[in-house]
Amino acid sequence: MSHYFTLVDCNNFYVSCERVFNPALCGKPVVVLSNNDGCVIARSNEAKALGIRTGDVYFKIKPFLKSKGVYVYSSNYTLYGDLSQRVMDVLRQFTPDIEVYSIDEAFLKAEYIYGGNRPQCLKAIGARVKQWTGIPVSLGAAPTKTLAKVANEFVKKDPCYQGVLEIGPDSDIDSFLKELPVENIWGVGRRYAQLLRSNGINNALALKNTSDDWVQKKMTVTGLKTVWELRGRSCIALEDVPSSKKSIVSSRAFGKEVTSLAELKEAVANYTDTAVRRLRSQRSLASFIAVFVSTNRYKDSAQYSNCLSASLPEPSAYTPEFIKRALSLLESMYRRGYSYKKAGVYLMDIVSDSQQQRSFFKSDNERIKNKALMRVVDRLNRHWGDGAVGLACRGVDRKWRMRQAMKSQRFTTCWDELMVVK
DNA sequence: TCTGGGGTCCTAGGACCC
DNA sequence: TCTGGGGTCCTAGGACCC
Repeated sequence: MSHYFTLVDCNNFYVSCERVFNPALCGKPVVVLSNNDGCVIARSNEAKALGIRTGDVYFKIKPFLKSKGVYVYSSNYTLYGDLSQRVMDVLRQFTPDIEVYSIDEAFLKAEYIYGGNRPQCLKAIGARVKQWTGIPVSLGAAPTKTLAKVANEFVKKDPCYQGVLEIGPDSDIDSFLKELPVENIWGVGRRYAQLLRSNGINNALALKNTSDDWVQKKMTVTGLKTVWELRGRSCIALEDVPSSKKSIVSSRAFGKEVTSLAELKEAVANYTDTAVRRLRSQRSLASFIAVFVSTNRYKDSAQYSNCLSASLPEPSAYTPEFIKRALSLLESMYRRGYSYKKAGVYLMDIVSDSQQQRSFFKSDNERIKNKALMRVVDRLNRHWGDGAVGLACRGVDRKWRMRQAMKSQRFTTCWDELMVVK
C-alpha cells in the first residue's frame, strides 16, 4: 500500500494568533519576539516583505520597525498553546491518525479520509480550521513526510496553490525538487547545506540523485533517510502517540542582570518547579538534576559559566526534593562579583512513574504522602492559575523575570484577561 | 551573523571487561 | 609491555528540528 502524508502547517502561527484577537492587525506588518524580547521569531508576510528576518535582534532593528509602523508583540505562549490545541482538535475530527509535530504543525495520515477528490478534501480541512479557529493553514500532501514538507514549502511560497498542494505519484515530483534549494529541505541544516553546496549539490533533485554511500558517509543514516524520502520511499513513520520526554529543561535569560545569590536562588527554584511540574504532567520520575548559570556572553564584562549536577537516591517527582538539590548545587557554583544573565535546570534519567525503582531509605508512607501532596498542588494550580500554590523560596518580587513589554492578553485561558465587548 | 527556549538522534572515542 | 580480538557502556560533541 502506498503511504500518504499530509502536513498541516499554520501560517506565521504566532502572528496569526495575535490577529485572531486583534483583526486590525490583518494586512499590517507584525512581528512576535522571543522570550525576553530578544529577537524576532515570527513575522507576517508584510513584515517579511520589509526584509525582516527571523533572528533579527530586536533592539538593533527597533528604530527600523518604528519607522515602518511594524506592530511588535512579546511572545504569549499561553495564548499560542491554547490556540494550537484548538487547531489540533479540529484536525482530529478528520482522522485519528495525527501526529502533532510542533506547536504549529501536524502530520495526518489515513488515506481513507481523502475519498475521491483529494484536493477538495484537503481544502475542506483547511477551510474548517480557518473557520473554527481563525488560524490560516497550508496543506502539503505526498507519499513521504519529507515530500509533504516540500509540498508545503511551495504552498506557502506561491498563492496560486490556494493553500493546498499534493505532489504524488502522478505529478512530476522532480520539477518541484529542482526548484527547491538544498537548505530548504527538512533535515538539512546550515552545516549540511554548506557541505552539499561545496560538493555541487545545490537543490533537492541533485541530492535525490546523490549516491547512498556518499550521503551515509557524510550525513549519517539520518541524511540517508532524507534522501530515500525524497525518492518517495517512506522512512519516517507517523508517530501518533506522543512520546514522553527523555530530558526536560527549564531555563530563561533574566530581564535584568542578577548579581546576588538570593535572587539566583529564587530564579533557580522557579525553574526547578516548572521542570518538575512538566515531569509530573507526563507521569514520569527523574533521578538526575543539573543546574547551570552563565553571564552575558554578548557583553564585554567578566565571564563565568558553570554547570553542576547530582543524582538522586531514587527517581522522584517531588518538587521540594529537587529544589533542595538545585539550590545546594547553585550555592557550590555561585561566585560573587559576576553579573548573571541566565540560569537553568535540566532533569534527566527520566522513567515512567509506574516503573519506580525503590531505595531502601525511604518508607512507602513518605512516598505516598509526597505524591498526594504534589497532586493537590497541581490541581490547585490548574484551577486557580499558576503560582496559586508554591514554595516560598520561589520569591515574590521576581525582579529577575524576563522582559515581555509588549505582551497581548491571555484571551482564552485567563478570566481576568478575556476580551471585553463594549 | 546566531537572536531564545526546548527538544532529538547519531557517532566517535575512551574506559573497562574478558 | 601495547601485542590480538571482541565486546559493552558511557559521554561529549555535532548535527538537526520547531
